[in-house]
Amino acid sequence: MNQNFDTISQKERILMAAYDYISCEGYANASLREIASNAGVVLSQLNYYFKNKEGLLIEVIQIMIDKYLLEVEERLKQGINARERVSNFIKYFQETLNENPKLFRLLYDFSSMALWSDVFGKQLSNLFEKLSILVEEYIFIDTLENSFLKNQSSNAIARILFGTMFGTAIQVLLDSKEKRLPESLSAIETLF
Amino acid sequence: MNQNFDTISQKERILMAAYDYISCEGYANASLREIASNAGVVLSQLNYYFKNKEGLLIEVIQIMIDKYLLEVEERLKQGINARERVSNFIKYFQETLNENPKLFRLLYDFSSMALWSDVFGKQLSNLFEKLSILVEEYIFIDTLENSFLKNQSSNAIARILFGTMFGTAIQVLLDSKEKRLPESLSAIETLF
DNA sequence: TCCTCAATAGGACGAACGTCCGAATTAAAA
DNA sequence: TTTTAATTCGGACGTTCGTCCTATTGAGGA
Repeated sequence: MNQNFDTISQKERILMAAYDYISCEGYANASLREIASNAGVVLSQLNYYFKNKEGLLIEVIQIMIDKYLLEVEERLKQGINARERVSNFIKYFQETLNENPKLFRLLYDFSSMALWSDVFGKQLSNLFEKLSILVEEYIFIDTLENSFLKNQSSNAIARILFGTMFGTAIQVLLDSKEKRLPESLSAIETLF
Repeated sequence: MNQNFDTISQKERILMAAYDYISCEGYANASLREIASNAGVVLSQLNYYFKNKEGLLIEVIQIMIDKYLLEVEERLKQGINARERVSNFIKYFQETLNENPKLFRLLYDFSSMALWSDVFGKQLSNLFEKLSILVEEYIFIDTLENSFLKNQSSNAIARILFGTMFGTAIQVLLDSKEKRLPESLSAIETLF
């Protein structure tokens, strides 16, 4: 009835295996059988815990989103002024792209699915919204008076800044010759 | 033997139907039967002309890429100086996002597939490369002396500029409340 | 007119998948 | 110890899909 340690570890093993497999092979190429096998669990357990494939993905993505937001906020907190926080924000993406590209791959894969599914779409908009609000609060509120961008909505600027990270990162993932591209992102800091 | 008008129209009908269906429903949700049906063609014709589903997608994407590059270059040609060309470049994305969002959806869908497939990956890197070279040639060559970005590779800047469009656009597609976000992109013009 | 080959058509095939069900097992509650 | 419910397990089901095969049609060249 209550979730003992084995149960928790069982469900979490499935989630971790799903995360690993999907972020390595893509959701479309990930079968429940393969995920179950990697988790050391029988196929029907996936339906028992998550009802169906969509339900499993929703939980996997939610974990990614929560982790993502937490890490970003932690970085934003550091830095004593807006410019330093922008710098930290950009550094976070540079480092993640380098050390944990699986996170980005999962995000891109999920983004394309979000275009065709209401459920996934709302989940991803929610991430984008929270992310932009974070950036807005920690960086762009009342700090744009002396900037080129003073006439723009601070939330719009936050979204565009994140969009720049997002759109640049996929070019790096797709082309190994562009490994040095993330460094150039630092040039953006000087704009604020 | 030779391609008469009926043949051309047959193959092109398939391509157009595939483009429409994939950009509306997504590649993963598009079955060859449905595409054939929409094209007014029998299923086996798709294998006859394109060998398999991957072959069909490759041709559809190549058409999109060629059209894309042509339109971008046409826009870049207009404008008498670098700043005007940046402005035109951004305007192109604003208009396309508004008038032809199917193009963006197809691009995002294809991007996620490119992450898991070598063939698609090379096709998309090629688009990104040509796009960045276009922007570089028309805008950033020898025009960065007076800019904040003078120490950066002009190709890197071109890629980041496009990345900004790319990453901003998906936020608009996913959230209908962000319809006014593209306007804010114009603020970027002032940075160069 | 006959021949040749590209084009069209319909259907069958097997594989892979998500889902579902009923039985067996476990462990906590009574 | 008995009971109850949650968990684990193995397997089957039906569907959908991409692919392939063969026959038929139609038009241009010899």
